[in-house]
Amino acid sequence: MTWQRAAVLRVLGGCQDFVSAQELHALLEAAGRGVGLTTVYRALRALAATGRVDVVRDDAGERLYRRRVADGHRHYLMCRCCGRSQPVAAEVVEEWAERVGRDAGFAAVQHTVELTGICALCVPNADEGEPPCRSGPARHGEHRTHSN
Amino acid sequence: MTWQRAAVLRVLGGCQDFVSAQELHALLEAAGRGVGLTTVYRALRALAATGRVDVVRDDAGERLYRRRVADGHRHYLMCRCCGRSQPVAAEVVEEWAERVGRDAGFAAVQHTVELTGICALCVPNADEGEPPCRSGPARHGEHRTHSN
DNA sequence: GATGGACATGGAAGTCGTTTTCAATTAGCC
DNA sequence: GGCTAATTGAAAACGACTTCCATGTCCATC
Ligand SMILES: [Mn+2]
Ligand SMILES: [Mn+2]
Ligand SMILES: [Zn+2]
Ligand SMILES: [Zn+2]
Repeated sequence: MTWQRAAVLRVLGGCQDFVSAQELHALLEAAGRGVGLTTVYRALRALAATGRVDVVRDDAGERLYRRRVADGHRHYLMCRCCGRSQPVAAEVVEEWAERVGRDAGFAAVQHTVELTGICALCVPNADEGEPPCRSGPARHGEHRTHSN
Repeated sequence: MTWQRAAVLRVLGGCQDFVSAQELHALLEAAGRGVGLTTVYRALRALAATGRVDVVRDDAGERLYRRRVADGHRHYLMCRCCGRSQPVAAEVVEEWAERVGRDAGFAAVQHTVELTGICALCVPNADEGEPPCRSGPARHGEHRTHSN
């Protein structure tokens, strides 16, 4: 465990919502702790492999990461407008996935379940024209530039 | 509707499983009907927008397309080894998604649900080491090169 | 049959998240 | 301190996908 990986995990813990690798890299730069982008990707991949972070893909296919609060597998409901996210109870889906896979004679069944919508705070703004997930007004006003 | 789009739709109908845009392009070339890769992408996007094809993303983020047999929204169970896919009943998940979104005060809730596993025909081969979805032995033996 | 405009095509070039490369640095151990 | 294996990170490569734009095709109108 190097100081770079520790920094990645700490900054990730400071975000309560999903962030991209590049956003995380920018946050680390802003915090003074410059960490190479390559290292950020490597750290995130390792953290995802060990289950310490959850990963989703936005509409553009970009991977977004969020620190897993408690142990165990979770699914989330995320606002397409501001990025706010919250874990949801998904036992129903877990059982459904297992049953469907077993009935079809499949082994090692895996599932991907992602919920998105427009949160109560974003509905009035009604900016939901196109924003392919988080490219629109982000964090309730602060447009996330996402330059490169 | 041009002959290019018709060809895309027809070849897509000949595949009973999910195929990528590039695979479809190669199939069209092999069938003598050369269609530009750009046109294939455009046709698939249009077909997806009008609901005539379903779209999933594999582990690598690549989009895979499959002609929708009947009207209405569907979810699929796909073999990570050979690509074989079959629609599954998902009313349970539809209701769950709607309820969870409503309870959280979200509007315009959308969901992504994808099931993958190793099908009965692929289990003996047990080639499930790493193949990040269809990059391994595909179509039961015929390695899909997927060169570029 | 000619004409013009709206739309589709497709090769080439660009975009962009992510991975690979590889020389330099660092962590951990004797 | 010295040694070795792992980690770092800037630069380059990768690859799916999109955008550009010159050319082609359809079709209503004259
Ligand atoms: Mn689950
Ligand atoms: Mn559904
Ligand atoms: Zn919101
Ligand atoms: Zn199979």
